[in-house]
Formats: sequence, structure tokens, C-alpha cells
Amino acid sequence: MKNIYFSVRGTSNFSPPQTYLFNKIVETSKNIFKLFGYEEIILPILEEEAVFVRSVGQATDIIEKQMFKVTRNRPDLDSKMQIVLRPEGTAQVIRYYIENSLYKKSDFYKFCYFGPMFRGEKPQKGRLRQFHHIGAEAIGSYSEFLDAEVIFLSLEILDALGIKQKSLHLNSLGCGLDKEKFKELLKKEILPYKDKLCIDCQRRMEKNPLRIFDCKEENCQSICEKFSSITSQQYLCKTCHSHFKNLVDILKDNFGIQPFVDFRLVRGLDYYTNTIFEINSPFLGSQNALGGGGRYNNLVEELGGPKVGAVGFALGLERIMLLLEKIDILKTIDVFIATTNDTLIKEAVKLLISLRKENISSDIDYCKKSLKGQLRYAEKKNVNFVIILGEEELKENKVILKDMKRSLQEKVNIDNIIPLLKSKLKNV
RNA sequence: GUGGGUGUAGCUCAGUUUGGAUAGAGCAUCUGGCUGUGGCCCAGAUUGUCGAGGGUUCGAAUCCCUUCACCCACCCCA
Repeated sequence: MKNIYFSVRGTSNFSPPQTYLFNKIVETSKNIFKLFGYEEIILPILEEEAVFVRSVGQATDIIEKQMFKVTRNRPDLDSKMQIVLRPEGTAQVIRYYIENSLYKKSDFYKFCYFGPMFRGEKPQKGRLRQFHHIGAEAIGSYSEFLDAEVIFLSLEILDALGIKQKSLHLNSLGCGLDKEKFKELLKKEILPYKDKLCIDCQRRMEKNPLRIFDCKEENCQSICEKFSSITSQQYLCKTCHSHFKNLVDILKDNFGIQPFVDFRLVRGLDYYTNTIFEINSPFLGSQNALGGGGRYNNLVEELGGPKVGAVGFALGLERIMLLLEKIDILKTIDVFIATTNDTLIKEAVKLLISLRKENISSDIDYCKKSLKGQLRYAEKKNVNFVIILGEEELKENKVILKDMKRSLQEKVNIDNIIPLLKSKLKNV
């Protein structure tokens, strides 16, 4: 007992009620994905590092400091490539799409996926080192209607899970050219104010000036105000501007969604172009993004595929879990078999096996508890029925069937117990 | 990665300021009251490396140093 072990920092263990909740979230999402025509895929947790460096972006925090690299005991047996635990799903889906030349089989695909992602951040509430994404990617179209569907889909899943309070933030970064143009423009305009910006923003000016809009410092915010007019209206090219305008209209007209158009919204991953969005919850504290996503029209080409448009999103499963009500009492079994005397355990096991054969979930006592103890245990486990095997009754080939919820009990012929239980369980 | 806070029984927490003897409470658990019947009630019992390691001291949960984990904010993102 001296040395015990602890979970690795930033990882979590899901208890039975949490696992139940986890599975419920996944099942609900799967149903909705199916409804929208997204096909599920399962991709490996291990991935070549370059897949993410090329897509997420060399200068992002994820690549710079958060990747878990994997080494083998016998590195000489593997090639020199760096293997990492995947930090996100989009780049990987695209790698899969290109690797299998899916673009030759069909010009349009919709995928969804579930699984653990890994980032070496400092853990806090809603931020783990191993966490789970629910994601979707639609590849092969530039249509604004697809952007709208993806946004609607992510909101739909949250709705179905009962998360009513949330806000949708929407913006457009424009195409690759627009992004570059804007970065330069912004750098030039903000340069005179450089000394007034916070230290982080001064660093951002070089790395990714767009991110200054994200800053929460009051000073930086007020400086950003001065440039709010040039953020989107002016720098977006004609095509990108109308794409965004159309999207906002479609969201309103077809889907009844009133997005909060937020010119300050800038997503951290390099591959985004045009549409970007984020869904926030007011109840999550500092890590308030339930999910986010956007369009990435250059990524497929960047990773060696054809030039096709694509759009996707991911939801943070653990963050959703934080919002859903705790489930305290979980029903484990339907029937518990108690005995008045532990010498009857063989009889109990015989009955147990026949109940399970009939698909009735059931269990017995393995701790030589008293009858009272067994009933207390059954109560704690929230079972519906207890069968009591007593010496007296067994002589007449009978058992006691106790309805725990209604506090009723009756003597039943042992041969009738299965059909009787079956009909009673139907009404539970 | 930066700053602040917390860590005492399975859970929620007292005790730390000002070092002192076997470290407490409620809930939970188990047992009994009821020798064959759960929940309510009553009684009793069990449970602790006082987050970990080191130091100071006659003596440390309490003071000092180091470290780990979690929480909050920043940062980042889902």
C-alpha cells in the first residue's frame, strides 16, 4: 500500500455516471450526423508530425509547444519520421482523404469523427491534456450553403443535448490573399501604436497580427476599435465579401440563426480561410468555447491534394459534459437475487444463470452479507426487483419476488419467475 | 509558459493565525436493534502516509524549503 500511482497530469478518468454521460453525448451526435449525411470514420491517434506542422501552422502554440512526441524503445526499427499524438482532427481527416485519393472516387465527402486529442497545455477547468473532440468535415465544395449547414449542425447537436444558452460568433478571414493583404495592412496601421500594446500583442504583431483583435487587454481593445472599420469590409476581396454576406443571409433566412458577427474573432489555426465561427457558453469560465470551426479552402492543396474547398468544426466533449447535469443514481441491474442463508448460494447461482440467459440483467451477493445487508445493497444499486431464496419456500419450490419500488412482495412458483419478471420489467 | 489560491477520512469541511499529548464533525460505509426483509429512526464500529519529500524543534497538520496535483485568472483553444 505504500506506493500508489496517480493519473497523468491533465488526463481524466470517467466514473460510471460520467461514462454514461459521455456515451450519451456521442450517441446523440451520431444520430444527428446520420441525419445530415455525415459518415463516421476512425483514424489513428498516432500521426506524422509534419501533417500538423504544415496545416495548423509552424508559429502556433499547438505546434510550437504543445505537441506530445512519441518515441519508441527501438527507434532504429522505425524510420526517422517524428510521430506525435494528434492535437486535432481536421488535418488528419484531410491526410486520410488525400492518402486514399478519395477525390478521384467522388467530388464530395462528409465525414464525422470522435476521439481523444492531445495538447500539452497547463491544465485547468475545461482544459485537459487528453480531451475528446466531436468533429465533422465536409470536403469538396465552396458553397455558402455548406458553411451554413456545418454551423447549423454544430448548434443542432448542442441543442439536442439540452444546451440552450450559447452564442455563435462569426467572422470571415477572406481567402489566402486577403489574409496576407490584411496582415500587412494591419501591421502598417498599428505600427505607430506599437508601444501602447501589451507585451503579448507586440509579439503577435510579428507572428500573427490578426490575433491582436483577440486580446482582452483594455488598451489593446481600444486601439483595435480604431481599425474596426477596415477589418472586414475593406480588405475582403469581392468574392470573399459576397461569400460572407450570403452566408449571413442564409443563416438568417434558411436556418433562423442570428449570428453575432464579430470582426475580432480570429482563430488560432493557420489553415482557416473565409468563414470562421465559435460557439461559446456563458457557464464555462475562462475556457468558454464549446466548439469552433470554419472553412479551409487551401488546406487540401497544401497537404498535397487537389484544390478543393472544405469546411468543418469540432466540439469539446468534456466541456459539454461540464454543462450537463450530474447523474447520481445509475441503474446497474434489474434484478438482485438474495438468499436468507449463504449456503443457498448454489441455488442463487443456478437462478442467476438462467435469468441472464433470458437477457435479464441480474446479480447476487458475493460478500456473505446478511439478508438485511443484501437488501440494503440492492436498494443502493437502485434495482427494481429482488428475488429472495428462502429455505422454507424452496421446500415448496417457491421464491419470494419483491418489488422494491412499490414495496410489495409475493410468493411465486420458481418455474414462473422468468415469464413473470419479463412482463413486470416491461412496465418499469 | 506566467501570476494567485487550495490540498486534513470515500465526500463536504473544522483545526494552521499563536507548534504541545491518542487529529475532529457531519454525511457515506459496515454491523446490530429486526436470530428471514431495503428506505425512516436509534446504537455501535471502521476509515487518515494531515498531497509528497526534506529541514527547524524536546515536540510539526501547524513554522521554513522543495515538489506534485487541482482550482481561478492570463495565455491558448475544443
